[in-house]
Amino acid sequence: MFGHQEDYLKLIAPELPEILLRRYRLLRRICFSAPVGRRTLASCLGVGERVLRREIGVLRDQGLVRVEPGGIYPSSAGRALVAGITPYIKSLLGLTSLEERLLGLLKVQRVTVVPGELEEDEVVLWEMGRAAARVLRECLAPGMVLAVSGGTSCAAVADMLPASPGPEGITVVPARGGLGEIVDYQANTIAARVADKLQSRYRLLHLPDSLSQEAIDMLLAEKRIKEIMDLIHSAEVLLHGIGTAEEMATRRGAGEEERRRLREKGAVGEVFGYFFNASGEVVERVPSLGLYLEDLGGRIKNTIAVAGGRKKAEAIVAVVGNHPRDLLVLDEGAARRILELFESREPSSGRRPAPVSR
Amino acid sequence: MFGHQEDYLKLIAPELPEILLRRYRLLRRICFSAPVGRRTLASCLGVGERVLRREIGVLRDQGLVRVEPGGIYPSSAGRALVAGITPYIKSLLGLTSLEERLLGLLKVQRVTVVPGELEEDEVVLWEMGRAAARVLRECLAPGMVLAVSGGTSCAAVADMLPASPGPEGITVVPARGGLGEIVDYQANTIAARVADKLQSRYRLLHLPDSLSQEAIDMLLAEKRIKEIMDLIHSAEVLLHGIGTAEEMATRRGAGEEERRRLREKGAVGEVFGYFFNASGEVVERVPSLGLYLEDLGGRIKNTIAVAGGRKKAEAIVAVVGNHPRDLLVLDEGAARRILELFESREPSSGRRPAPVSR
DNA sequence: ACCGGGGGGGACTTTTTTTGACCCAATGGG
DNA sequence: CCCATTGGGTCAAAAAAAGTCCCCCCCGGT
Repeated sequence: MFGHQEDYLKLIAPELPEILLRRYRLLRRICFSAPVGRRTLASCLGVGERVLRREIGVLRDQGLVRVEPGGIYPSSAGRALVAGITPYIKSLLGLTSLEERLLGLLKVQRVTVVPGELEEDEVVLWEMGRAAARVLRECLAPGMVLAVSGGTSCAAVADMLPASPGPEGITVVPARGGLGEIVDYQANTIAARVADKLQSRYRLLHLPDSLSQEAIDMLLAEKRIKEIMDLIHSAEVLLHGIGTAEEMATRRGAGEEERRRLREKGAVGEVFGYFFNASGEVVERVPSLGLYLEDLGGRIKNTIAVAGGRKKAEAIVAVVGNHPRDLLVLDEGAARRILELFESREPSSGRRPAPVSR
Repeated sequence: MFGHQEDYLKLIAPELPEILLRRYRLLRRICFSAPVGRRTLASCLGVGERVLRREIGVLRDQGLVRVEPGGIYPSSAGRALVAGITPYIKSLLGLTSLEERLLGLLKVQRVTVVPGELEEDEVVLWEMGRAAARVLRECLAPGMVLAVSGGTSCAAVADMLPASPGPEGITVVPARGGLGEIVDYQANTIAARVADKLQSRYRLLHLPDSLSQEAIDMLLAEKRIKEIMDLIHSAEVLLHGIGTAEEMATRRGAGEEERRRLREKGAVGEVFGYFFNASGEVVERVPSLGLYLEDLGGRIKNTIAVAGGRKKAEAIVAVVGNHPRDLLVLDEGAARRILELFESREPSSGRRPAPVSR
């Protein structure tokens, strides 16, 4: 009954989405990167300076932003608006119904689609992080162990997580050992930052991610390592990003030969060391210490997957789904692309579409 | 929680109400008086022909209207839209909160405010009629007697009442004998039309409205008259318009002397022969056959008052209110004016403001 | 059969708004 | 102290909107 209000609006005022979206994106951007200047904003949003000036004028007159020498700041009303109007924007863009369709297609517990396209607008990443952070907080209960993986998406979650105490006795651990990457995007770093925000304990796994089996066995014999491993395996909530197979292979420094093998096996998606083909089967595994896929069936109550960008669509479909424990947070671009994948393959809505070459 | 959505919209897109209202009024107009031409519409809505043309273009592109040689017709989607979006428009214009404030000020059971100003746009009358018709239908129960008065407002209710059977055994009667007016606006005529729409019985009172006491006594002795009178007195629902004292006095052909007396007594409102001062007291009564004010306290379950136009505001306040049985349907113009009356008199929100000279 | 009034659509000019491209003084961080 | 960046101002070009016609058509009454 109430979902039709937006349709009515779009019918009688078809220019509304354009106005609304433009202004919403602008205000959102201001909120995220204040103080910010006109020219910066204009180049970010891809509009002329003069146009932006008019828009800013409107927002200023409405008391949504303060314009000062030094830049443009959001007012408290502006911040409140951007938070409060998001569900509205979502339903106006059809994201609410998009969420429902994905819920049915992927058969997960919950889907959150964030407006925008991550590859075009970095703000979308933060917004995704904020959405995932909200979901994460809802999952936490006293005494739980939370495992987090690395990547920019998870880093964004840590960034956007409000700094207010979580439930009692939370312990945050990395899902796996560190990748040889920028420290900000390592699981360890993110675990620590999440724990900091939640004001909870954390334990780290200061180890390289990719190891030989002997090294692993040896390390497992260590008492301190064993302790942390037990902690990791007792995790009840898992927060992880999703990588495309190629990108992750490259990032791990895989050689040409290894990448060719992955391609031949049809790997499209990756989650903490596991490579999945389009049918959701594991085709390769980077040996390391940390959470194993098998553990997901056990204690894990919820896995929160965060990913965005059209190019991640296939990876997302490969990795997530068919698990009522899965909570998926993604951006509009990936969401629409996933829908395309399903539609182009099987109009009869079976899960697991084969990969589509782009 | 949800009432803030419109405020958000107005904040971030302050030009929205203008666009929306213009288009809503246009579409509503088309619905009510199709087929209709550009020029007619333009003069009605007070906009240039060219702008109207653009608006029509938008509505056409949205599939809300059909544009044919012969005029502009609403599509079924257009009709559905105009009906479905009305509550939205109301809350956007603040009419929903206006209704709540009037509810508190007048202490009636229910208030329905229709967007627009009756004196400027005749469509508002019809829309008011439609709203009142809906209220009326909700009041009816099997076997009830419904009394209706005369006037343009009640005539509009009869017009807009959908022609679908009402509850079983409804009987429609005029609240009073006929006024010496245009037949379309007489209580008898309206009673018959309402009954026709509801597919129910009706009984009429073919008598002049203003009579001497002897004549009344004589008529009451008549068996057939007595029957109808009993029926009228057993009415459980009453639908009536509200007149300003001056207008009604003039319409009844009162002389200068009589009108001066009414003025001196402070009469501002009129309902089927009773004149009320601003405090809601009866100051004059036109002797006639039909419903007496005293009857209202008895069997009457609901009285539906319909009135519109800024000039009716004082009359409405004088006549209606302080009765939990009262259902009020009015237009935006009258509603806002009533609020002004209360505010200008007693900020402490006591009922019954003294009359304000205009 | 035949007007004639009101219907939509097209075309043209005028006006207003929008937009792009500057420059300027001020401010704040390095 | 300096330089980069800020918001504000201005002005001309461009585009969009709006006002004003005229034309043709259809329908209905004569």
